[in-house]
Amino acid sequence: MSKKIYVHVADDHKIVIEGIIAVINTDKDIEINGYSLTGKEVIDWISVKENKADVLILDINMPVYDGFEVLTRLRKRHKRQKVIVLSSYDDYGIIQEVLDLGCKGYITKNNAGEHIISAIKAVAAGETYFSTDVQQTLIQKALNKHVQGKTTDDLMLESLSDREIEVLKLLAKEYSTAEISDRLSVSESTVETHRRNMLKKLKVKNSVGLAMYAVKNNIV
Amino acid sequence: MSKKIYVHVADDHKIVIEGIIAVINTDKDIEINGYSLTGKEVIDWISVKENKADVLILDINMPVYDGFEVLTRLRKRHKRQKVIVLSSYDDYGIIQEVLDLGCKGYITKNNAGEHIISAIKAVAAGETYFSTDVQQTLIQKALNKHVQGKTTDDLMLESLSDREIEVLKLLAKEYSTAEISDRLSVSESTVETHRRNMLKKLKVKNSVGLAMYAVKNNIV
DNA sequence: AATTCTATCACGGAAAACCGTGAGAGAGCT
DNA sequence: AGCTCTCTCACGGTTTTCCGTGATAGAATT
Repeated sequence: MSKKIYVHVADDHKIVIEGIIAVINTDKDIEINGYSLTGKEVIDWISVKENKADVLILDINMPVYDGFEVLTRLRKRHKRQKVIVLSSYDDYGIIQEVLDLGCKGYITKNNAGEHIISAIKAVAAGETYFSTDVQQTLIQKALNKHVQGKTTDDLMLESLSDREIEVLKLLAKEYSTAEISDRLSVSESTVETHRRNMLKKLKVKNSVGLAMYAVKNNIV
Repeated sequence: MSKKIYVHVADDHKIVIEGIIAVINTDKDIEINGYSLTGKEVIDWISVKENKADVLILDINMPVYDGFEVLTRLRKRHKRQKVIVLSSYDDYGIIQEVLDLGCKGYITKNNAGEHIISAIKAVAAGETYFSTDVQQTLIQKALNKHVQGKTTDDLMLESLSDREIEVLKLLAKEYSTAEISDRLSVSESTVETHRRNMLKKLKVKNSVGLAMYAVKNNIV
C-alpha cells in the first residue's frame, strides 16, 4: 500500500542506534538504510547523491559536528530529508533552535520508544511531530507570561496611558515621530514626550525596546 | 480534606448552566454558589464584597457585557477569582486575548464535560488549564511557521546572511551600533552596513522594523 | 483645596540612525 | 578564470532619535 520509508540514524552511541533499529524493525513500512556515529559522517553520507533516506534521526550531542551544525549544513544544501531530533534535553531553547534550523520533529530519548515510529511516519508525510513531554514544554512556553500571575511587563503595561499606547502602536509600525504626529494630529513635541515617558516607564533603551515591548504584550 | 471550591457560572443559555451544574455536582469538592445570564450580572454579582466564589466559569458570547468586557472589568478591580473561559471557539486569537486579560483556563464547549472538573481544580490550585483541543491550537500556533512550508518572511530570512542575523539579534536586544560593534569585534561601519543591507532586503523602514521582523521570526 | 495624572507644546544640544557611495579580501560556484 | 556573495571598512552628510528642562491646562483623586 504505502511505500517504504527509508531512515538514516545518527547518534554517537552505538547502543542507541541499535535500540532504534530494533524498534523500527517492528514496523514493516520503515527501513533503516544507514547510520552514522558522528555529525561528519552524516554530512558525508548525505552528500552522496544516490541515497534513498527520507528521514534522518539526529542526535544533538555528537562529535565533530553536533546536531545543530548538521542541520545548518543540510539547510544550506537544501536537502530534502526530513529530520527528527532525538535529544536527551527537553529544553525549550534547544527545541526552538532546531526547529528554526528546519527540523520537523523532536522527541526525547525518554519517550523515544513509544514515539519513534509515529514520528517517522508523521514527518515522512510532511507533518511535524513532537513527543508528549516536548508538547508540554512548548505549551508552557507559549503561555509563559500567563502561567503564574502577572509578569513585570503586565504591570508596566497597566501604567501606560491610552494615548501612549496609541503612539506605541504606530511606532511599532515603523512610523517616525513626524508621521505619528500627523496621524494623531498633535505636534511632534507631544509625540516625542510620549515616547520619552514610555522609555522611562518601561525601562527600555530606545524605540526598538518599545517595539519589542509592544509585540510581547500584543499591542500590535 | 481539601476545602470546598466555590464556583460561579456565567452563560446566556440556561441549559448550558444547568449542564455545568449537573456535571459539577458529581464532585463533592466543588460547589456552585451562583450563576449569571449576562455579563452585567456577573459584574454586579462580583461587586458584592461578600461572595465566596473562587472560580468563575465564563462564556464569551453574552449580552450586555461580553466575556472580554467582564474580564477587563475584573482585571481593573483586581478581583481574586480565577476565571475559566468556556467558549464555542477554538480560536487562537480569542484564546490569546482572554489569556492576556488574565483568564487562567480555557475549555471548548465540545469538551466541557470531560474537562470542567479538572479545570476548576487546576485553576483553584493556581495552575492553568486548557482542554486538549485548545492545547493543540496553542502548539500549532507556537510552531506556525514550521508546520506548513515557509512563509514569505521565512524566504526573506534565508536571504539574510549569518552575520546579518547576528547583528539583528543584538539590535533586537536594544543594542546600539557602537555596542554591537563591540560585541562582534568589528567596526561600527561594518555593523552599519549590515543593518543597511537588512533594511533593504527586508523592505523595512528602520530599526524598529528590523526588530519586529526579528520577533516574528523568532530570531530573538 | 491640593495633588497627581494625562495630554499638550517648545527649545536646544548631543547622540545615533540613516543614506550614498566606494572598495578590498576571501569563499564558493559555473 | 570570472562571477557572485559575504564580510569587512571608510567618508561625509542628512535626518531622526534621545535627553534635559520647563510649561500650561484639564481631569481625577485625596
